[in-house]
Amino acid sequence: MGDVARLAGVSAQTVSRVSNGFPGVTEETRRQVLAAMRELGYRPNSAARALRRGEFRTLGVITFSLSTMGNMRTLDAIATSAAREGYAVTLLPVAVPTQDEVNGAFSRLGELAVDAVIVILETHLLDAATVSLPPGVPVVVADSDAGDRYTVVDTDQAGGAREAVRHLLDLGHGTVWHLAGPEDSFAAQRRTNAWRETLTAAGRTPPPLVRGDWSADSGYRAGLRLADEPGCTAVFAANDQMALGLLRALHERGRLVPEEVSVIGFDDIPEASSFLPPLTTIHQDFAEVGRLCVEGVLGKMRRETSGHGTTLVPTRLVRRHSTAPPPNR
Amino acid sequence: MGDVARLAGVSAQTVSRVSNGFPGVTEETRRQVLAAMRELGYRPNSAARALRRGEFRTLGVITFSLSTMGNMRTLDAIATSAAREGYAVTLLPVAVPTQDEVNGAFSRLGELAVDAVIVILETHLLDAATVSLPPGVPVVVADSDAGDRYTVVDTDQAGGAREAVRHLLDLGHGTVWHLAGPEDSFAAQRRTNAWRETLTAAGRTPPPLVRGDWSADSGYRAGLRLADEPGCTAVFAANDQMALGLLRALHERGRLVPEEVSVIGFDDIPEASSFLPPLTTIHQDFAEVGRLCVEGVLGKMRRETSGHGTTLVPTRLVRRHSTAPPPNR
DNA sequence: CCAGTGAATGTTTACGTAAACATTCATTCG
DNA sequence: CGAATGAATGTTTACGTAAACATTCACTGG
Repeated sequence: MGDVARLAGVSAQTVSRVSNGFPGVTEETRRQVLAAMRELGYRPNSAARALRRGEFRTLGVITFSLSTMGNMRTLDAIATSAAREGYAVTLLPVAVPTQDEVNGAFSRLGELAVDAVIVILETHLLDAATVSLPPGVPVVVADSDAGDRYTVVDTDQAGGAREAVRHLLDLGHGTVWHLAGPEDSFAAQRRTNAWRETLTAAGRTPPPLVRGDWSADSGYRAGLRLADEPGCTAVFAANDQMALGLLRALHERGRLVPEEVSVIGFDDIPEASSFLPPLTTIHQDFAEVGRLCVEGVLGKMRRETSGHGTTLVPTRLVRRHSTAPPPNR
Repeated sequence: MGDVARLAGVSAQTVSRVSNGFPGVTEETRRQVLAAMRELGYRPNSAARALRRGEFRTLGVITFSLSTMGNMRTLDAIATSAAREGYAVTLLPVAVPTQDEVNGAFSRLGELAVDAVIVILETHLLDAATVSLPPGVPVVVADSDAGDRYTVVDTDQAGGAREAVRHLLDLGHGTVWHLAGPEDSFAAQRRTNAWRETLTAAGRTPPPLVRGDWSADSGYRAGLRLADEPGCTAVFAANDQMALGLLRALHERGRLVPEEVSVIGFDDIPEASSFLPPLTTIHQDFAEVGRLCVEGVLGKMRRETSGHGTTLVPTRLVRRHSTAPPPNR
């Protein structure tokens, strides 16, 4: 900065003013400074800036390393929204979803150049971890409950699951089987609970729960079992990948979809419309979740908002061709 | 730091030594300093550290916002490898793949707290952009040619495509159709070129090219056309998503896979094994690409390596059930 | 027993920037 | 015509850290 100032024949402060677009600089002076900057290839040093200003203009995102599609898309939306606000996004990958790893990520975070944190993580791992967060750092949690302890932004998991089950009941199915996600996922839990409640509220008996691990393979294995259940005419899979595996298993067992068995997914991944048959599913607005996460932490940083609470992003039923009325008996 | 020093009854420099794990501090003193740190909730200020040390321990990654699966997985591997080396990863999303956007990302980068840059981007967009990169910042490019101008790490696209075509020819198919990716993608180009060359080298005539845009939908539309080609018994799709759409189109048109038509994909996405039928495809090692990218920039930063060149990560044929010998005529 | 040695710790300084305050100087107005 | 005004620019300082150098002091060997 000093070199630029010398070359332009001004003081360093004037260079600073130009570099920050502050008023009170003659057009003439500004041009000279800009010319000097270009000639010397000047770049403001962001470390010095951050030190001086006390902020990094950077958001940290903690998430699992080999994460799900949905998390990736949320991350993508976060990065885009943050960029629009002039913030960069720093990734804090957690290799394995264990408490130790999460604690490690949070303690690294303590030393990290970050103004706020967005967490995309299962709540139970979060509980013990947050203690090591530097106090005063705004946090928003995606994909979790804990609205009483943190600010949470999430898809309306329960609403979506309810919509899925209702759709199948409305088509005339006596009950709806459920291919659930892993036990330790809160999103999976909420979908499962909503499934059970909707069924019970409609006076139906929930069939035994079938559990997968989000992967298409686990959906396939579960599907093999479900194909042999004679009374099974409708299945609500907790995500599209498992629905894909389910579809394959039913096909291999000669069970027609949707004529004999209806299948509905959750997420609406881009490929869902190309499944065989095209999958009816619950659309999640990941972009909106990401946007609201960024809005949330920025609001906290500007002290506009405070306190906790949960913001729910609505889902949408996408009707395609994997659901139909049950076969006549 | 001063407060900690005062509380521990030592100088700030000793606090610094403890905080950096330097030798030459009595165990007794160290304990006292650590206790003071804990009591005051001291966190080293990373801006000041970066300013003092001249490095941020952060890698920048430039990539498209709504990116492909593969890019996401590469990013994931980069973040993991970087974390292992003590580096954080900052994302520089490019909203739209236009020259303007890329230029914008690069100029934001100039002010960003980043020691090196990994670019996951099509080369033609890169060419005009790099000029604005601060000189001396190590760059590694993934998923691109340009080995003469940058250090490049990439999947062996040509090798993979060759393997795919050979596999189909070995099964006895007279020729292989190709469902290509978008024209402006270099990965797609290389796969297409290798397809053509392998066919020509084997003395076969390449059928007309069918083009998609990586999406399952475009694969579906292309598949509708291919289903009506009487001579078409084998198709090499440039990625698994398009293969999925292709599978659906062929199914709808009553063309059996693999009995009548063989289909091979590229990528080996986790879902590929659950397609109908499970997809034979070319496995890409995204994790290795990411790892090598990080290794590349770190090597450059330590001045161990320099100059350009391309590192190719080998692919692997994964045989599943979407390919078979052609039907007897 | 004293000079010499080296480990432990302290002091000074600079990293690049921007806020706060100070100065200059042309203009305006009574 | 001189004081007052305010825009343009300059000077000083502090942000938190760590490298370089300085000091202290206990201990060793001659």
